[in-house]
Amino acid sequence: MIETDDPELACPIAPAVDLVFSRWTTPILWALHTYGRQRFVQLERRLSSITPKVLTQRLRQLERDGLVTRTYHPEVPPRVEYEITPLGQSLAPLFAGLADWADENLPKVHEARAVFDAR
Amino acid sequence: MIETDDPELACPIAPAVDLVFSRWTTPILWALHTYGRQRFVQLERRLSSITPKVLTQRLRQLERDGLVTRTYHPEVPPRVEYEITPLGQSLAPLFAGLADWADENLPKVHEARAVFDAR
DNA sequence: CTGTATCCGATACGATACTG
DNA sequence: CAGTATCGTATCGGATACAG
Repeated sequence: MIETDDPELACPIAPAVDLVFSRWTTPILWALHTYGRQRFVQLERRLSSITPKVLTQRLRQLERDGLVTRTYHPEVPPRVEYEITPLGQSLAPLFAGLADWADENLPKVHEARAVFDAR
Repeated sequence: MIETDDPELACPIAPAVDLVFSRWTTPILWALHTYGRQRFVQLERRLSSITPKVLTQRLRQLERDGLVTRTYHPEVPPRVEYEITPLGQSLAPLFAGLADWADENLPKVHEARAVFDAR
């Protein structure tokens, strides 16, 4: 039995989880991965329930983390395009694996909930 | 180009993300997966920064979702043991994949942050 | 169009104390 | 030991309005 004094960080995937699965990041990355390079307003419409403030916050974070690039075109009106990076693309197999897991196991989760709630 | 009116849910992994990567779930599942069946107080000590209230909340949620079982032994003092279910175990390959991704790519993320912050 | 600024409410978390 | 109850707080996200 391994013992540790820093148990929370003893979960080796915690940093990656914080990075990849913080709120709005998967829908944004999914949109960029699926529909390709697109403008701010396109993302805003696709993620219909997001506000511009939050979308900006998340895009900045993703840009800082190297998962997304931001390209500014100094025109009138201004045009900004966001695109997923190779580093962001490298998450695709993970997302696919998660989608497969969900296809196979989400029904079991709902079944478990029904059983649990029936008490 | 596919178009949809429900863009947030157009991210097919969103439900699974909510289920698996909500706060504290990965450290708890990791502890149960790594160290096996254990008591409430053992989990509490391993996740040193968690409070009993939150630990209870998360364990109930995991139990309801079928990822964890709770076994109550009516003794004095009472003894309760938690164990990961086969459904919970089915997440192991996903977690391993995430760990591999982190090993290879977290350094790149930190590098990207350093570059970004240097402006 | 692409954001920023402000305010606000909900939620979630932690601290603490207490019970069976 | 295994929780529950209560309280205070902090953070985050949404709504709205506005600017370059």
